[in-house]
Amino acid sequence: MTLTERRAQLLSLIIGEYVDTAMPVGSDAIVRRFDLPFSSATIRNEMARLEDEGYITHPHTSAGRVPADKGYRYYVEALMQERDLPSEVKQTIRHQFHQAGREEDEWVHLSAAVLARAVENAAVVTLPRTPESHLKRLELVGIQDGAALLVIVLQQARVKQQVLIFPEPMDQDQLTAIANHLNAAFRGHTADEIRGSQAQLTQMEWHVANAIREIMSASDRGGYDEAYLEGVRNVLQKPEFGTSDKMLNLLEVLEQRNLTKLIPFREISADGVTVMIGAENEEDAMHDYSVVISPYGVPGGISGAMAVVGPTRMRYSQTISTVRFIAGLMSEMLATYYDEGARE
Amino acid sequence: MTLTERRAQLLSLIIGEYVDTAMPVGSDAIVRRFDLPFSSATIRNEMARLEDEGYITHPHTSAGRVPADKGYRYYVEALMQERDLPSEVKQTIRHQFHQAGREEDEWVHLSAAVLARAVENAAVVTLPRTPESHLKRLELVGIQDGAALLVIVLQQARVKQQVLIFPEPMDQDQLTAIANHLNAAFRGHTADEIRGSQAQLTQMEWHVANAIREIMSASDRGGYDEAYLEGVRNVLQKPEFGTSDKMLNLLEVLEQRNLTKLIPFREISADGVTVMIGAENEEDAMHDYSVVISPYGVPGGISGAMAVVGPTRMRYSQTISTVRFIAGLMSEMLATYYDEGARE
DNA sequence: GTTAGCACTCGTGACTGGAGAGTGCTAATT
DNA sequence: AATTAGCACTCTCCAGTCACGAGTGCTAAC
Repeated sequence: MTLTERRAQLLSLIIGEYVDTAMPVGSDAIVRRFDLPFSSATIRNEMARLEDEGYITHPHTSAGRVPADKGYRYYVEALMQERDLPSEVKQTIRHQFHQAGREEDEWVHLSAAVLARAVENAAVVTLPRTPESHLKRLELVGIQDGAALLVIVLQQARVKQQVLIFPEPMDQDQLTAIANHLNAAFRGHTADEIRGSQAQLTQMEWHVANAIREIMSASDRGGYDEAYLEGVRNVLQKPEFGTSDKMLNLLEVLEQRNLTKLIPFREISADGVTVMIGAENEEDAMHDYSVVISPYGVPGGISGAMAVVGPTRMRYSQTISTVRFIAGLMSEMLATYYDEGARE
Repeated sequence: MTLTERRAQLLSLIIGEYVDTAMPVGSDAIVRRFDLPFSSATIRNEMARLEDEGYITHPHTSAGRVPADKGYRYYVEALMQERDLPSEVKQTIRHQFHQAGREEDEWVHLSAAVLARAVENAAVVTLPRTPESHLKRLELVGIQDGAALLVIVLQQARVKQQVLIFPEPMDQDQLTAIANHLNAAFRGHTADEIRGSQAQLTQMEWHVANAIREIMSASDRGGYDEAYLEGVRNVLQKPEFGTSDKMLNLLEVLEQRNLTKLIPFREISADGVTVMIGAENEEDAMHDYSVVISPYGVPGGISGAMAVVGPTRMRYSQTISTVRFIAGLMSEMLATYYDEGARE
């Protein structure tokens, strides 16, 4: 299934040209553009073969060739050389990154924006999650007679909060007592463990413990649910969207925030960047798009995923390098703050 | 500057028809559609007068009439009757609302989505903010030798968090001691007050207090900065976007999350819904859109703003009612959890 | 294996003419 | 004085036609 040297070269040129111009590339054009030592007729023959084998196609008889999914796939697999990002680009990205804010949400959001800008496509970054959360500390702060704010800290610096309504008025001392007791009882425990020993609590404590358990389970289940999407406009600006209904189709898919369903995070190979091209995507609506995905974080520990979404006509090499680089940065940041030693 | 009864009626019909169909409305069409007791010629005369006075326009000679900004303005001001939402609609909205989640962010986000769906346009809802935040409680949780998670609770159940790096290793006891001391010293204080008495602290305490002060100031300054935007697709689907560059223009404006600059939140009259029509918007890019804005929350206390953005061709009456209703719901929710009594 | 040559195919853009919708004006009607 | 019928006029929209150019695929010669 491997191509002759010359055909591979040609495929590479076609892809390069098409990615740049978004226009079908003709035999003549390519010969002139690259000063090939063959005539356009030869190229036509070669193109015909490439087409037979499914690497490129024809929008219609008298148009040039356009890479097919299989062509891109071959390119990504065998032809493309992934080169390191130029160091000034890296520098720029690092710089944008270090403006990251205080809160986790904020810098995940920022990373999506940075990635989207760098690759000129849409980017999705999920919040990182931990395999199973352990309670680290909880706090109850009264805000009204029958209501208190429950703040819980999970390991690896995740903070969750919820307003809790009590069936009867509680003062701050009572709340503090409950918090102290629960802190002592449940420190380091998982949701399941809490469920196990919940029975021995007073009614009020039980009420609080229940809320904690629910929040923790939701967080464990939740995982990739929440993700930031940025740069939709980058994609929509591309020339393939001459007609506006295509834009709407894509928007329809992307705007339902349920990105996780859309983008095959489960395909992520633990160790690097994965590329899904066109029809390789499960979702029908994504058949004209490619997705470049990478996990980030500490393997086996806190981790998340990030992806770039764009038309199949995409600068794969550059995109892959960028995703790899930014995923690396994110991993570093996570490791710095929340490394395994901090699990306690 | 007031119109004759008949002309006002006519304007109303034209707007109604145009809002429904998105097509210029002709004299003949309107006579037949509504069985008017006049001939189309009479209507034409009246239309000509309305046009002279700037209430409607002409895309070109032989097209029907289209309402102008001034026409919409007159309609909103004088013609439109704002009727209460049908109770089943209210019910649906209430229902969607009560699925709101645990965290403040989450239900602000949800409200934007609900609003966008209800009015079939884009919706922006800012996070609510308080006039000046008071510290309620702080917590330090060690996560690594030289790092701790600082969690602070402000009044009205706002929780902020940040990872803090210490110049030297600290154990949990030291952290707890610092937290206790600062809790005692600063409870109920504002950022400025903290700055005032910061001098008397130990070095480590000072470090922590500084971080707190910064977070609080940022929160006080921040305010409307953060907002949720939903339903862009609703707008883009409208027939006025036959051509895709108009879509991109709008997206360009909306996607820069800096919604606050875009939408004149400062125009909000404290007590109700404000409408900005077409060129009344400051931003040039918004000259073809209308914005319906309302504050929500507790006047003088915690509050935010919400807005609907859509083409000037908009169901003003329904939109205004919906915004009013949802703003009311949000206010209720805020009041329930965080009313003045909870200020402590 | 490569190339020149050529007929053929399609999409694109410019131009045309007719149909339809709507206007604005004038003169007649109420 | 207000309303209406009538009509010429304007402009968009659409379908059809045409020529052009880019590109292909095939054949025959190198």
